[in-house]
This record gives sequence, structure tokens and C-alpha cells, in this order.
Amino acid sequence: MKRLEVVELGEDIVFSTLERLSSDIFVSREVLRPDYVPESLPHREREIKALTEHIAPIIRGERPSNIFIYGLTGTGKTAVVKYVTNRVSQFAAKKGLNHLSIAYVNCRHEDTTYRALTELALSLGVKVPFTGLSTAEVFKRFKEALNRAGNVLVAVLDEVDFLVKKNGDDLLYRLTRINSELRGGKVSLIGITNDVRFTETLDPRVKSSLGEVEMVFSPYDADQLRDILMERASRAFKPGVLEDGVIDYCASIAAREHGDARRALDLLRVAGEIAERENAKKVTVRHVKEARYEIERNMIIDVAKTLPFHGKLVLLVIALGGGKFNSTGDLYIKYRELARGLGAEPVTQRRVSDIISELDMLGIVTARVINRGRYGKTREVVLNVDPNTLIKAFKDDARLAWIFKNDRY
DNA sequence: CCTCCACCGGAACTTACGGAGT
DNA sequence: ACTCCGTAAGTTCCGGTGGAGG
Repeated sequence: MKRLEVVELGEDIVFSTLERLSSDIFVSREVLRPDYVPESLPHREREIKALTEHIAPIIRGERPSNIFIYGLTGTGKTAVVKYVTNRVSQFAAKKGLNHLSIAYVNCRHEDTTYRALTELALSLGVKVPFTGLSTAEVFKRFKEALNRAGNVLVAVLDEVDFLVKKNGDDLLYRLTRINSELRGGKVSLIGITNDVRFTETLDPRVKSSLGEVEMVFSPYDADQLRDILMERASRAFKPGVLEDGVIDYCASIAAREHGDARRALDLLRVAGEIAERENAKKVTVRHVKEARYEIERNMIIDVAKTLPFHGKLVLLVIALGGGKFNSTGDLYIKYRELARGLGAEPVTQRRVSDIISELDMLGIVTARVINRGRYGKTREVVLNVDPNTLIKAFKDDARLAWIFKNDRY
């Protein structure tokens, strides 16, 4: 193997940036990241205890009941489940028990039956190609692995609603029935969702099986959020860098937004990062205010950049059209002009209708169905975000560059 | 009270693609 | 080399619909 050559550095951008970022503010910003599982979860002791009791049979090699967990975003569902399952594994390891496995699947990322199954198989140490096989084949391999290992598998399906919305409850149905087909192993499910009406869309058989045990996580109030933030901040920040009131401010914002702890932690982290970039010695309330905008902007840019081509076009049309269209018909006409102007074949109105729904789902646009009686039924489309941010996000897209070069705007 | 607009939105199908098994 | 498979994006077809205007 070749060794990397060490390059002589003068005013190296990377080094000076790192130097600057090796922080007067943070001890560990990881602690504030959304996927970090803390060692203590304030105000969730009851849930932790309850969940542990439900899972406990696994220690004796029995199958825990299926559990369904519901709660708004940022109420600690994922954190609690991860925390408990981690600890259960640790406990088992300590006792020398090796008949249990835990699988965690985020169905927002693995949003197809195939991919979710792949993930489950992987947790049993079975590698499955990411494409090429039939779902039935993957399912078979998964089952064989379970039989071979004879394990009790706890499969955590986070944000299950995404999977079900796209692919139906087929996988859930098969997973709830799998135990009767298995000789060696057992499977129990933990489904997590923040969609209240999720279970309504389920096959009754799946519903009753998945909901053997149901848990509801209620939102945090401002005081609880403050406790959580204090706890994390003490680990994340250097002592004394948080100005008075910063934590309260973050907590109050998040409390207003249905007690979303993830939101509160994001605010705190980004505020810290802004302070750091400014070389400030303290994180102030102003930094938190700026963090709000930055988070919003990043979210917009992120979404805008990952949209499929025609999605971008539609969004751009909305942005350029003043952020509001009274009917999808108007929108479609403008869209078609723009597409033709770019030399691209426009997609059908039906497709644009779906694109609007997708944008709506992403929260970047609000589409309300409106009945104009004699004058038909349509959707009114309103942009929810700053058009300039969007336009900025699109500017460095090679395929769209033409619009900004030649045209009015 | 009925009609009929301008769409909505479900469902089945197509095409292009990357990849596995045999 | 050939067949089968899943995914993503899009198309085709079509039944459905709330309410202003007659």
C-alpha cells in the first residue's frame, strides 16, 4: 500500500478552517444531533419502564408482544426504543444470552418492502444484494436465517407509515404471520409512527396483531424541553458559553411547535455552529434566531436540490409566479411553457398533479382543493417558503441555468 | 333540484435501468 | 446469453365530485 504524501502547508484552507472549528464553543456537537441516543432521557422514565416490561419476555426466550407506538415528532419515541433495545442487548450480553437480536429499520429511508426486508436480513448477518432478487427470495433467506439462528428477533420499524403508504401493508402482514411458519426463531414487531390515522389504513388483521400493545408518547411542555436541553447542553457545550436565556428561548420555540425536542436540539446545535463561525465567545439568543432561518433555508435547499427534474420545474414555476396559483390548470400552462422553453418534453397534467401532492407532502407548498361550482374543482397552490431561497438553490443546476441567464428573472 | 365544469385521484400499464441467478 | 426482478418516473384511462348557476 502506498502512503499518502504529506503536503507542505502554508495558509491551507482546510487546516485553518479546522483550526477555527476546533471549537471554543463545543465539547461534542454529536450530542445534539437528532440520531444521538443519550444515556438518560428526562421525562420518559414511565415509557422506558413500560417498554422494558413489554420486551422483558425476550430474556426468557419468549416472544414479546407486538408493540405499536404513536407520538408526534420529537417526542422521544425513537430515542426510547433505541435506548431500551440497546440496554436489553447489553443486559443479554452480560448474562451470556445470545438468542436475541434487534433490528432497527427506518422506513422513511428503506421505504420499499424489498429494502426493509434487506435491512432485517442484515441484522441477522445475512447479506442480500440491493437489487436483482425477488422480494419472495429475500423473504425466504430472511426466514431461513431466523430458523438457523433460532433467535427471537425484535424488529423495530420506525416511521412505518412511510412504508405502508408506498407499498401497502403486505410486509407487515407477512411479518405478523411469520411466527406460524417458523420452527426455529420468532419475530416480534415494534412499529413507530407519528401519523394519528395510520392504523385506519391497515388491514384489520394486521391492525389487531401489530397493536397487541399500544403506547402513546405525548408532547413535551416547555419545562420538560428545558430539562432535556440542559441535560444535553451540559455535555455538548463548553462550560459557560451559553448565555442566559438561550435554553429557555429554544425550549419556548419548540414548545410552541408541538413540543418537538428534536427541533429544540437542532436550534441549539445550529445556534452553536453559527456562534462558532462568528468566532463568538458565547451563544446568544440572536444566534438562536438566526439558527431558525438557517435551518429553514437548509431544509428548502436540500429538498429543492434532490427533487426530480420536473419537480424542480414545477416548483420554479410556482416561485416565479409569485408563490401562488389559483388553479392547477394555470400552473400547468405556465409549467409547459417553461419546459418547452428549456427544450424539454413536458410531462402530463396528471403527473404534475402528483408532483404538487409530493411538494405538499414535503411541506414546501400547500395545496388546498377548492370547488368553484360551475367553474370546476381544482387545487389552490401556495408556496410556503421564501422564493428567493428556492431560486438560489436552483441557480447552480446546469439544466436550469438557461432560465436565469437569458430571461427576466 | 339538477347540471356540468375543471379538475381530482385511483389503478394499471410502460420504459429505462441496474443487477442477480442460471 | 437470457430471463427475471424491483424501482423510479411517467402515461393512459377513467370514474368521481362540490357547489355556482341555471
